[in-house]
Amino acid sequence: MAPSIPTNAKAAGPDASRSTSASRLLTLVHHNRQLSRASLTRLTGLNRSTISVLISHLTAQQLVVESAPVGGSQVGRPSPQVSPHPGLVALAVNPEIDAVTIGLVGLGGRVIKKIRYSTGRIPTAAEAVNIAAAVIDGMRGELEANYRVVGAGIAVPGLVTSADGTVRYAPHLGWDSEPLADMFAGLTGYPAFVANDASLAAEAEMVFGAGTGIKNLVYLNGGASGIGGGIISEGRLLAGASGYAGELGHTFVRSDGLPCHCGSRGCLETEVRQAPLVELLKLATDDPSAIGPALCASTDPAVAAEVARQIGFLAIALRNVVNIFNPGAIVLDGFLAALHAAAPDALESAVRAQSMREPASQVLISPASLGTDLMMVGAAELAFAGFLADPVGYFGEQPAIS
Amino acid sequence: MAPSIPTNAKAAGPDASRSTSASRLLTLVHHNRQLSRASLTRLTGLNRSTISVLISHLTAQQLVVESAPVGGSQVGRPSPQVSPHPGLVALAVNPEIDAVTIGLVGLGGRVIKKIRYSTGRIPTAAEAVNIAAAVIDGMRGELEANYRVVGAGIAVPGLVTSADGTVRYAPHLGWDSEPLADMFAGLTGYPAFVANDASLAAEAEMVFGAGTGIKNLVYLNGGASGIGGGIISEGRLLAGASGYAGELGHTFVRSDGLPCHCGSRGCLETEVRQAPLVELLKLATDDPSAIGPALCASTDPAVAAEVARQIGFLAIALRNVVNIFNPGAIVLDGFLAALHAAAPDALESAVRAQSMREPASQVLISPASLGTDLMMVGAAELAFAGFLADPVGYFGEQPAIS
DNA sequence: TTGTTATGTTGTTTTGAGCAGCAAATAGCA
DNA sequence: TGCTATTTGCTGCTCAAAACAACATAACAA
Repeated sequence: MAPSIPTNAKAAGPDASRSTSASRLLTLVHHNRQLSRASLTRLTGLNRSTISVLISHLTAQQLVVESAPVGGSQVGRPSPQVSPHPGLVALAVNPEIDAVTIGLVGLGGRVIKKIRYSTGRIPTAAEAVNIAAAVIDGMRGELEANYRVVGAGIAVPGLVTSADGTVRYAPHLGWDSEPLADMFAGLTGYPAFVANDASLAAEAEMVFGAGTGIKNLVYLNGGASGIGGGIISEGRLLAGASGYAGELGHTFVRSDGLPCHCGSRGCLETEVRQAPLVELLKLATDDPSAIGPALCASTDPAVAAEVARQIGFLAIALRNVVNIFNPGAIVLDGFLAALHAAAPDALESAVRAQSMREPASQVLISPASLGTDLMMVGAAELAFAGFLADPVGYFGEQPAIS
Repeated sequence: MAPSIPTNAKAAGPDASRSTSASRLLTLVHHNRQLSRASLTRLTGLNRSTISVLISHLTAQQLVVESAPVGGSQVGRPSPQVSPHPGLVALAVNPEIDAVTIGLVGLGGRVIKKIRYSTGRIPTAAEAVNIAAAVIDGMRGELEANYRVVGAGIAVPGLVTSADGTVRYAPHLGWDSEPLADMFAGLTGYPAFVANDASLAAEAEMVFGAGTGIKNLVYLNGGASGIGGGIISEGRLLAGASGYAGELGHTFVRSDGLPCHCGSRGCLETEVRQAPLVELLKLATDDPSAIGPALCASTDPAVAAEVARQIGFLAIALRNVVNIFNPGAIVLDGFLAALHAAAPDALESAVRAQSMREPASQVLISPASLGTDLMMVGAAELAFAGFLADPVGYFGEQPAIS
C-alpha cells in the first residue's frame, strides 16, 4: 500500500505535465489539420526548442508527420508543416432507427470511409453492435495493415452514461440499459466510448464546423424522431451530473400543449416536428436535406402557416437558450436548419424580440455546416479524446505500424 | 520583440506550473478551512516532500498558518493542521435597491465583519461606490494594521461584463454601463472585480453551502425585484459568450402570459413573484426570511391557492432546468426557498412528474443554507479567485504585515 | 516495552522546458 | 549577384518542480 501511493502520485505528476504539452500540441494539429512549427510555437507559447523536442518525439512515435515547408509568402526561414499522421484513425459508429453507419475518421476530422448499413427496421443494441463489428471485421485487414486505431466512438440518440459506456434510455431505438461500450469492445477488441449523438455533433460543429472558434455554442438538431441538443460552454461540453444534459427538445414552449412521450406537456419536440412539414410538402422521403429546398420553393399557404407556427415555438425555446446561456452561436441542424432557411429573418427577429437585449445582440443563428459527415466526425472525436489527453502513453511502447 | 516572446513564454511556463501547485493547495485549504498535511498529500496526489516544501513557502509568505496536530483518533504520527492565514481577507460589496452592504471576509469563507448601510432609496452607481469607499476608509486603520487585503468583489443584481468590471445593465438599480470596478479601485486603491450577484451566490453555495461537493448545481434566488440564477457545471460557473448567462428569471413558463419588463411575455419572474405573497400574508416587511414561516403558518385558502399557482410555474422552469442541465442539486433562495418550504412535496413531485425520468431521479431540490452571509462570501470569493490562481506572485515580494 | 503505522525531513535524482548562441533558409534591395 | 534583415531550427546548458529513498519521529496497540 505504501509504495502504491507514490506510484499513483508519479502518474499524476510529471507524466501528466509532460503529456499536457504533447497533448496541447497534438490537439492543435488535430483541430487545424496543418500547422507550421512556427505557428505551434506561437499558439502554445512554448519555446522553439521545446517544440522541436516534442515534435521529434511525436514524429518518432508516428503520431504526426512533417512535410516540406510551404514556400513563398513570408520573409525568413520557412517552417516545416506538421500534420496528423495519416495512419492514425478512429472508428465511428452511429446507430439510427433505420440504419447503422460505420466510419473511419483520421486525426484532423478527415472522413476516410463511411458505410451506411440499412436495417429496414429499428435495430436492437445487439444487432447494431453486430452489424458494426461485421463491417469492421471486413475492414480489419486494411486496418491492421495501414492504420493505427485509437478506438471507437459510438453516437447514440438517447441518454448515455459516458463513464461506463451504457445507454441508459434511447426511446426512439427502444433501448434500455444497454452496456454498449462493453458489447462493442468485446466483439471488436477496440476500446469503445459512447455518448449522446447531439452532444457529439455539437462538439464537431464547434471544432470543424459552423462554430469554429466559438467557445459558447448551442447545437440543436431536428430529426424524424425528435429534437436533440448539445451545449458547449468555454469549449467544454456540458454533461451534467450524470451526462444527461442537453435535452433541449423537452423545453417548455406551450401551456396546455400536447402530451409528449416524456410524460410532460408542451415540449418543443411535440410542437415543432418534421412529420407535418414532410406531409404538407408531399415529400416522399424523410431526408432532412430535402426539406429545406422544398420549403423555400413552396407557395402553399398551408405550408407557410405551419412554418410560421413552428418558428413561433422554436423562437420561444431559443429565447430561453439565449437568456440562460448567452451563447455566441446557435447552430441548427436537420429540419430545424430547413425552418431557418425558409424564413431566417422571421426566426431571428422573433428570437431577438423576446430575448434580453445584451445576450441577443451577441448571438449568431446559423445552419450546421458539416452535413452528413457530422456524426462520424463527432463520434471519432469522442474516441480521439482519450488519446489526445495522453498521446505519448496511449499505445504503450509499441513501435507502431508500417 | 525577439526577447519578449521567450519572456512571455517563461511567465506562462514553469512559473505557471509552480503556482499551479501552490494554487491547488491554497484552494483546498480555502474550501475546507482546515486540513492536515496528510490529507493535502492525499487530495493533491503530490508527494509528501513536495507538500512540505510548498507549505513552508506558503507559511513564509504568511498565506497559511500551521497549528498543532489534533490528537487522538488515528494510529500513526499525527499531522499538523494547515489553515488559511487569518490576516488574509477580501472586501465584499453588495449594492441593493435600498442599501449597500460592505463586508470583510477571510480566506476560508469566514465573514469577519458586515456593515449594512441603508440608503432609503435606490443608490446610483456613484453613490454606492462612495458609500462603500467611506465605510472602507473607516476601517482602513484596522485593515492596514491587521490584514492583508487581496482586493474587493462587488456583487451586482444585473448584467455584468466581468472582464472590464463594467455593469452593462442593472434594471432594478437603474444602472447602465457603469465602470464600477474602475470607480471603486480609483477611490479605494484596492483592485476590484464585479460579477452578477446570483452567479456569485451560486458559487458560494457550491463551495460552502447547500451544494458542498456537488459539481453541477443550479441556484435560483427570488427577491423583491425578480428572480436571478447562477449555473455551475463541473465546478465552473457558466458565463456565456459575454458573461450574461444564467438569467433563469426569464425562462418561458406561460403562453399568453403577462408582459415582462424584458420585453417578452410569460417569463418566470412575471408569474412567480414575492409581492403577491407579502400582500396576501399581510406582512409589513419585504424580508424574504419572514415569508417562509408565515407561509407555513397560514391557513388562508387564498394564500394556499397563490402558493399552488406559483409552484406550478416554478415547476415548469425547474423542469427545463432538469432536462437541460441534469444538475445534481437545485438550490432555492429568497422567497423561492419559502415557496419550497411551504410545500416541498408539491414542488418536488411536480418537477419530477414533468422532467425526464433519469435526470429527475438525480436532482436534489434544497433551500440555500448560507443565509445573509451568502452575498458577502460570494463577492469575496470573486476577489480571492485571482489571488488563488497565483498566490505566490500576488503580493509581489512584500514581506507582508505584522 | 516493542512493534506497527502514519508522518515529517533531508538530500538526491529525474525531467520538462526556457535560454543563448550558432547555422540555415528565405525576401528585399542595391 | 551579393548583402542584409528576418525568421526559424538545432545543440548544449541551466533552472526548477516534484518524485524518490532513507531516516527520524510520534502516536496507538499488544
